[in-house]
Amino acid sequence: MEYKKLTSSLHKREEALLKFWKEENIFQRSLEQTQNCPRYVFYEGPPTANGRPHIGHLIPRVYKDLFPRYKTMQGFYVTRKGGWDTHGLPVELEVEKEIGINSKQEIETYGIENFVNRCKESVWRYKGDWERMIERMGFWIDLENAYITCTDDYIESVWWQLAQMFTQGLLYQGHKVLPYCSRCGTGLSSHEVAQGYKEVEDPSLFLRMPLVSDRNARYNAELPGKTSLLTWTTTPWTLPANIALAVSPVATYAEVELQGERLILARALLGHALDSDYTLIREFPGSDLVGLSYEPPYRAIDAENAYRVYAADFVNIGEGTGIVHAAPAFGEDDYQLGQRENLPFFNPVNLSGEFTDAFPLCAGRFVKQADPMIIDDLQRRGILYCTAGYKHDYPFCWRCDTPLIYYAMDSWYIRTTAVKREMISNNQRINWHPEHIGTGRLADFLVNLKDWALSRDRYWGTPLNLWVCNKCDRTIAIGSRKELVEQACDAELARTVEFHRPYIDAVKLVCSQCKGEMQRVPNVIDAWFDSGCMHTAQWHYPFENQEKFRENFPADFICEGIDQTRGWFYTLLATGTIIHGQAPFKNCIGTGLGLDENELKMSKSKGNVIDPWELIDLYGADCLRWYLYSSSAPWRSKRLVPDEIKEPLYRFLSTLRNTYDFFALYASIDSFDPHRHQAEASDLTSIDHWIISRLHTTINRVSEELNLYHVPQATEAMESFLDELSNWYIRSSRRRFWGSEMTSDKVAAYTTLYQVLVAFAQLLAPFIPFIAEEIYHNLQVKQGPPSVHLCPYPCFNNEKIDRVLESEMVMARQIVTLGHRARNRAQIKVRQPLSQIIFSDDSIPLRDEVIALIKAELNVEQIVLTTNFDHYYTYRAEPNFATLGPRLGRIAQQVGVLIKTSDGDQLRDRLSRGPIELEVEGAAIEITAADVVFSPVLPASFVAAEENGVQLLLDTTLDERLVEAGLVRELIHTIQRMRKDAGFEVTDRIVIAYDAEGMLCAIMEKNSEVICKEVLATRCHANMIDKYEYQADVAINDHRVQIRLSRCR
RNA sequence: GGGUUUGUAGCUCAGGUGGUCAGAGCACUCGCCUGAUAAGCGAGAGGUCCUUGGUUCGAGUCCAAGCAGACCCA
Repeated sequence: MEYKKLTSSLHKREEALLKFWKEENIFQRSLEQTQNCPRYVFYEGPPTANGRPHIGHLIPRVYKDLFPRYKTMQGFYVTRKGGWDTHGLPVELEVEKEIGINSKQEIETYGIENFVNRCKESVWRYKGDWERMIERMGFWIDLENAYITCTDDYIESVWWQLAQMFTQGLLYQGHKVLPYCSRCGTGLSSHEVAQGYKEVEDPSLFLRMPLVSDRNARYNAELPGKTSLLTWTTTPWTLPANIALAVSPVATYAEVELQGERLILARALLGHALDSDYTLIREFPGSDLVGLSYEPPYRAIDAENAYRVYAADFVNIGEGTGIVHAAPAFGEDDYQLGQRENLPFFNPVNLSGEFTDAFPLCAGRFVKQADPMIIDDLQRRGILYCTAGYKHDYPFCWRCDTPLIYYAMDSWYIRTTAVKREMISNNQRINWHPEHIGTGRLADFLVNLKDWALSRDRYWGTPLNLWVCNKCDRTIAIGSRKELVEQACDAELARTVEFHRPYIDAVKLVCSQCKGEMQRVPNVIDAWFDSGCMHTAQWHYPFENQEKFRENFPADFICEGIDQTRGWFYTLLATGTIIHGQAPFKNCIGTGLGLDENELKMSKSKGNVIDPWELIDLYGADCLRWYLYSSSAPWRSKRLVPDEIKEPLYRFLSTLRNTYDFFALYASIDSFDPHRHQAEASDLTSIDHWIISRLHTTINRVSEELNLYHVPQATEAMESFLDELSNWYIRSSRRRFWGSEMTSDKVAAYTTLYQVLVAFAQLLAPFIPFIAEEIYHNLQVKQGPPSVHLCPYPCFNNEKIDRVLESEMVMARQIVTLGHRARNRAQIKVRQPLSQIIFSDDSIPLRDEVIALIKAELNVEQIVLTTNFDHYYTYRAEPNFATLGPRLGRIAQQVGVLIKTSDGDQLRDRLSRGPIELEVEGAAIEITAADVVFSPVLPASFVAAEENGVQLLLDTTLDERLVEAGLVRELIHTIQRMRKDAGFEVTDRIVIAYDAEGMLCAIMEKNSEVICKEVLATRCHANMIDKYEYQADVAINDHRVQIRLSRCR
């Protein structure tokens, strides 16, 4: 049998396998063969195909591919229905750009039908790019049967869900202050606003609002007209709509005099707001100010309760002046204050964000552009006290980048606050990775939950399915086409109408109450609702696929960027809770973002985005995948630098390749056939059992970690295993593959390595599907499925695990490490055989085969395990004058000399049996063990190495026999090297001729048989041959030798 | 401004409940080994474990404040 080496070009490999998978329908077959198995449900978070796929999409997708593959191999049926998100503002914006328009009026002029048709085309602009990237990365997902949010079927399901909500009283119309994009002409939901915060510097204004009178207030201005409330704002354009001022009733305020005027502001902010010295006149609580009238910067309304000071708890005395300007048309707090105090409502800004004639100074100007004019005007009129720059985060429209304004308007809401408790409890049942998504960020959001602003005053979206009677104002929700047809004035139209605007707008209904005509509300809905409904709408449930829906709800697993917490994760949770009473997913991974090399978020505006194709082209899909899996936890943000990403190429993938190639090289030479050459169990050596044990330990670990969604831990286990396979198992087993006979030991080695490689390829398959597949193919597993991805995932077998053997091997590797260290210290190379090593840990008895392994690896003849190192050390005796001195006085010195010069070992031995007597100046002196300090001395022939409390001694004594053996080994090494340099094949037989100096010549002659066997030579003789293919003059341990090689024919 | 999160060698990251925890891999230098290997082995260099306080006999490890990055929310 011939085993192909792995394709060296990773592009060729990956492309060839993509072709194979496609031609053989491997993905479909993996689904077919599991269709009667238990379900593992995966939901695809739909991307929008009107934007190019970027690296940020790659990160979640590697996990979205890993777990379904893993579970499929484990014998679950994992449908992977793709999905496309198609509606919404982003699409409309693209189209507006394309046709060169920039407002809703222009869209109306262009024609809604034309516009919507352009949107439909635009939706698929980059579909091809997406499909190419998904395919090239080896992501298996069913794009042919993907759900598409803009089909009538999908919309019908969405309508059904909205109708459910309407029936439950959870859909209502409200007048609220919403973040509003004046360019797009629509309000935004809180999760959309969240996408667009940016730090900006706005003008911050301190303004004088002179007190007009002291009626109704406790506070009495001594100098009305000359005493002003100092107020603060960062949105000058809202000042024309000022209706009131708000103060904190509990904070302390102060009146101060400076430069001839009097100002009132929060005491805590005096230092912050005033730039010159002031005199404190008095202090009082904010409640004293309530009811005071003041002169507003622009007086627009004539009402008794306008332009007065009110108490409010939202007043922040951490910044500004503690006196807040309130414009009920432009701020949520302000609006609430207006409602509570029944203040007049004044809005001088139209829906395009421009001032109307109600504020002539800036009529026709966009509010943000009116700021400078207003500031100038205030300055001129002496109202402006001072200005400063103010840096803060301000929301911008997440798609068109227009600054949002808070604007009071009509909108439809989902009363999510009504199911808050259920959502909180459903959230707690979700297994979040990382946990803090659920307990931190989303939990906070749920605690402060607001109703979902659902409607959009736009064109391309799921139309809001509410019809209002022109006569009696009755509102109904239509939950299906059937209902639409039944209640339509024109049933035929209703039967065929496309559910999009403008077509659906033409469908009028008959009011069942008053027989009046019902007209649909003009809105479409938040596109987040579309994707949030996918758990149900992807199946066109409840109109079709009841069975499929039941089987696939809820999802076991979803995964998207962590920024989706309040996006898709939230919308799924909300719709799932309302419609089905539970969260639609059980496990969720939120992935971190891709950062650039300076750890900044990749974004188009910064120009620091990396094109995913750049990385795929450089390193291939396997490498990119392994990098993402192994570098850190999924939720950590990833610094994406090409140089870092290539690391697995060398560290892991090339080791894998070489490991397989080693097998392929020798198995081909020997025509190893796993079916013909079956090893008997008894032929397996300890190291075979060991690597199989390690394989099963690894299989166990990988499954355990994956079941907990711990990806880097799983890859780490496989990396360690590969290291042991390559650098310990194969390295120590190489000789077994070299012999020319097919011995039973060789069969055992092949069988073991073969089995391990097959299982390892299967273990790796969900992670790096390409190289795993090629290894599997090249191993030619007969009786196996045609693809590694159709194999069952390796199952760990406890019987294959031998913990004792594994710990013996851990110890063996430690001994080898220490042995190398000692050799290094002794400066004796490994090729020089040595007689023995002594190791200080005998807690684990090592079996002979393991001992043999250590011997071979360290090239020593004997290994001694003992805790008793005494007889390897000699001991030097030193007098302990601390005891001798006080006792002996003057003669202590002489005793000391005696002790020092005595044989330490003997002295130690005698003292260990009891006190001894010494004779000094004719007197007998008694010496005890306490009088002598023995320090161990290692004989010069030993070298020690130690680590973690264990020690190893290397005996470096060389005798003639060892020197000779060393020379033979050097000779073999030299000839092997020559073979390689000469470019001979490993199977070539050779003839050796040499010319060596006396001693070396004798040694070669004496050992010619051994040498021949090791280097595959048929003859080795001292007569120089004239015909040779390769020659070298070398010095071996200072002996000169000339060697000539030629191959046998 | 608030919440969440991260901050350990040049880079990527490990370091339950505080007591040899200052580590691994890559990169770098030197030596060794080599019938698979862009490999392997050994040694070396490289860090005030973000800063400052505190708790403690003892703190990357707990607490507080601050700094910096990220995410989310105002």
